[in-house]
Amino acid sequence: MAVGRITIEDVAAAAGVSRQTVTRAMNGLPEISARTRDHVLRTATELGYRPSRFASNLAARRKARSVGLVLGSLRNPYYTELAAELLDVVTPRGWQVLMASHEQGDDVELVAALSGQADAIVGYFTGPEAALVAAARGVPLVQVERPATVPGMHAVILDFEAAIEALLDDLRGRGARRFGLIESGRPATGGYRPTRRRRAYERFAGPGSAARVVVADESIRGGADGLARLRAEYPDVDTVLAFNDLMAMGAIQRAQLDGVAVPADLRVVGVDGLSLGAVMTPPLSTLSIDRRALATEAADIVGALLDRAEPPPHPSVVRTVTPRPLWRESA
Amino acid sequence: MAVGRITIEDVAAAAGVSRQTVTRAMNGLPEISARTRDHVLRTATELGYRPSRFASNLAARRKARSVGLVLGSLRNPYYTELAAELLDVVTPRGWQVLMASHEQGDDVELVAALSGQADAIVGYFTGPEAALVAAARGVPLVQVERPATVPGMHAVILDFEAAIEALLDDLRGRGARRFGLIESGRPATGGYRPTRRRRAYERFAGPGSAARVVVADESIRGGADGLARLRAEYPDVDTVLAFNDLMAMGAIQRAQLDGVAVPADLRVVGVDGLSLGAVMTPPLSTLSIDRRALATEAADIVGALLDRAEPPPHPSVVRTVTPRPLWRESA
DNA sequence: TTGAAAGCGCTAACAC
DNA sequence: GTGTTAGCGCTTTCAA
Repeated sequence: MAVGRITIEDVAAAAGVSRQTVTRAMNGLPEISARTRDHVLRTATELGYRPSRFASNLAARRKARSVGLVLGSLRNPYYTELAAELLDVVTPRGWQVLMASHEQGDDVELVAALSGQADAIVGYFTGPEAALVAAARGVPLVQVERPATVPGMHAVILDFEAAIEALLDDLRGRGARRFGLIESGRPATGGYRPTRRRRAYERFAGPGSAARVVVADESIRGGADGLARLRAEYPDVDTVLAFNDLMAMGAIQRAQLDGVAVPADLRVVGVDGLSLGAVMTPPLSTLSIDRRALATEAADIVGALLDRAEPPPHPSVVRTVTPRPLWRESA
Repeated sequence: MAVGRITIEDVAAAAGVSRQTVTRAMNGLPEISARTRDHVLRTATELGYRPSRFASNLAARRKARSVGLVLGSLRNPYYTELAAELLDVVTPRGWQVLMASHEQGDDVELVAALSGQADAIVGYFTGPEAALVAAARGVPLVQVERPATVPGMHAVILDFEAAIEALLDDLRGRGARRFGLIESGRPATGGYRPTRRRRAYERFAGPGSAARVVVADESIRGGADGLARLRAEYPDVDTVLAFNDLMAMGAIQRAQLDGVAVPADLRVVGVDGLSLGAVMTPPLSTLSIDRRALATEAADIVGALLDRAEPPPHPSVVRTVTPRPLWRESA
C-alpha cells in the first residue's frame, strides 16, 4: 500500500474528489457543501492524512512567520521572563517563537540550526559576529546587549555603562564606600573574558575596586560561593554588586548564614530586576532591565526588517535600553 | 527592479550560473570550484538573498522537524524547567522547539496556530480533547497530566492519585493530623473546576478535609493569600498542601510573617520539586515531578509516532510518571 | 565542474 | 459547488 507520505492526492483519490476540494475541506473554506466536506474530512482522518506544512506555506499567499530566540539558559528566570515578554509581544502579530539555549551548543551552531526554520533570530550571542551572520544564511540577527558591527546584525543594546555609573552614585549617596563585584564566569569553558558589566564596574567603582572582583558561576550557589570568597579576601567591602539577581540572592543568603546583616553590615545589589527578588528577605535591590521594552524593541526591529520592501542589505538597526536602579531593601 | 522576493533564480541570473550551482554554493556542497562558489556567495549577499525555508524543506530529502510545546506560563519555573528538559532531550535528535503559553490564548487556538509549524505538539491542555485533535489537523498531540481518550491524542500521565496518597501517609507518619489545601483557580476565567490534585487530596486526606480548601491564584502571592484565608477559617489545620511550589513558598512566607513557625507550628508541602525550593528558609518539602522523565517520555512518544512507517491512525500511546515526595525541611 | 529537467505537496485563480 | 491549470522556490536526479 502507501509506502511514502500520504498526500492530498491520496485523499482526493480515496474520497473521489479533486485536490482542490480536499484543500477546501481541510482549511474550512466556504465554497463546499457540508456533505462533501464531512466525507473528505472523514477519509482524511481514516488515511491519517497530515498536510505538509512546507508545501502549504510555499503555495499559500500568506506564509507563517517565526522568530528564533537564543537564550543563555532556560533555568535562569531572567531569560525565561524575557521569553515570556517576547511571546506576549509577537503572538498578537501572529509570529511563532523557536527556543534555543546556550546549554545546547555554541552560538554559531544554534544560529545555523535555527536559520533553517526562522525568519529572524533574536538573542544573546557571544561568538564572533561575522561567523554568526554567515551561519544565519541571510536570516537577520538581532543581538541583545552587544552593539552590532557588521551588516546583517542588528542590536538592542543594554547600556550598562550609564546604568552602572548611576547605580554606583546612588549607592554612594546611601553610604557605600568600598565596592566589590561578584562577576560571572563560565567555569568549564575555560576562556574567561571580562563582561561588559565588569568593565563598567571597574571604570566607575573607584580606586582599588578593580581588584575586589571574584568570578563565580551564574547561579544562586555561585553567588553564595562568590560572596564567601570576596569576604575572605576583602573583609572591609561594604557593598557588593552581583552580576545578576540569582547570584545576589545567593550572596545574601550566604551573608546571613555568616551572621552578616543585609543591608546593615553589607549592601547587596543584583542586576536584572527579577520579580522573585521582591519576595526575598530582605527584598532585593537591583539594577532592573526592562524586559518588556527589550522584547518590544527587538520585535520592532524584526518587524521592520521583514516588512521592508527594498532588497537588503539594510544598515544595522540599533536601539538602546538603559537599566535603572530598583530600590527595595537589600541596599 | 525586484518587487517580490529574491529567489535563487535572481541570484543565478546575476551570477551568470544555473540555479543548481547556486544551491551548491549556498549549501557548501563539494562539486563546485572555490572560485565560482565565492562568486555566487558574494552576489547572494549583495542581492540580500535568503533561501525560502519552505521551498528547501519541501524539495530536500531530509526535512526539518519541530515540536510545539504548550505551557501554562513562562513565568512559573516549573514550566520553564520542563521546557529546559525538553530542549535538552530533543536537541540531540535535531528537533526544534516552538513555544506557546496559555497566557497567549486558549488551548485550541494555540494548537491551531502551532499545527501549521510543528510536527507534533506536547503540553498542558485543558480544553476538550476532540476540539484539540480537530485543531491539530492531523498533527499528533501529547498531553501531560491528563489521560488520552480520543485517537490522535497521546499522554504522559502524572499519577497524582498514587502520589498524593503516599504523600499524605508519610505526612501522618510525621505527625500531621488536620490537612488543608491551597488549590489553584484561575480567577478571571470564571469557570472553576476542581483539579486532579484537589480530587486526590479530598479522597485521601481524611474526614472534613474536603471542606478545608481555599482557591487561590497560581503564584507566590496567591499562596500567601491562600494561607491567610485558610488559617482564618480553619485555625487548627496543622499541615498545608499547596497546589504547587510557588504557592507553597508564598504560604511559608505568610506564615512566618504571622509568627507561625514552619514546620514546628505548621507543615507546608508544595508540588513540583523546583530547585528554587532548596534555597528557601526553611527549604521546601515537596511532591517532586521528575521533569526530565516527563520530557523523555514525551519525546519518545513523539519520536515513535513520527518514525512509524504505517499510516495512522495509531492507537493512543500512554506513559505514566509518578511524583515522589522530596523531603527537605518545611514538613 | 556545471546545466537541464523533473518533481516535492500544496494553494490560487479561473473555469465549468 | 467542484475540477482544471499553473505556479510557489527549492533540491534532486541525470546528462553534458
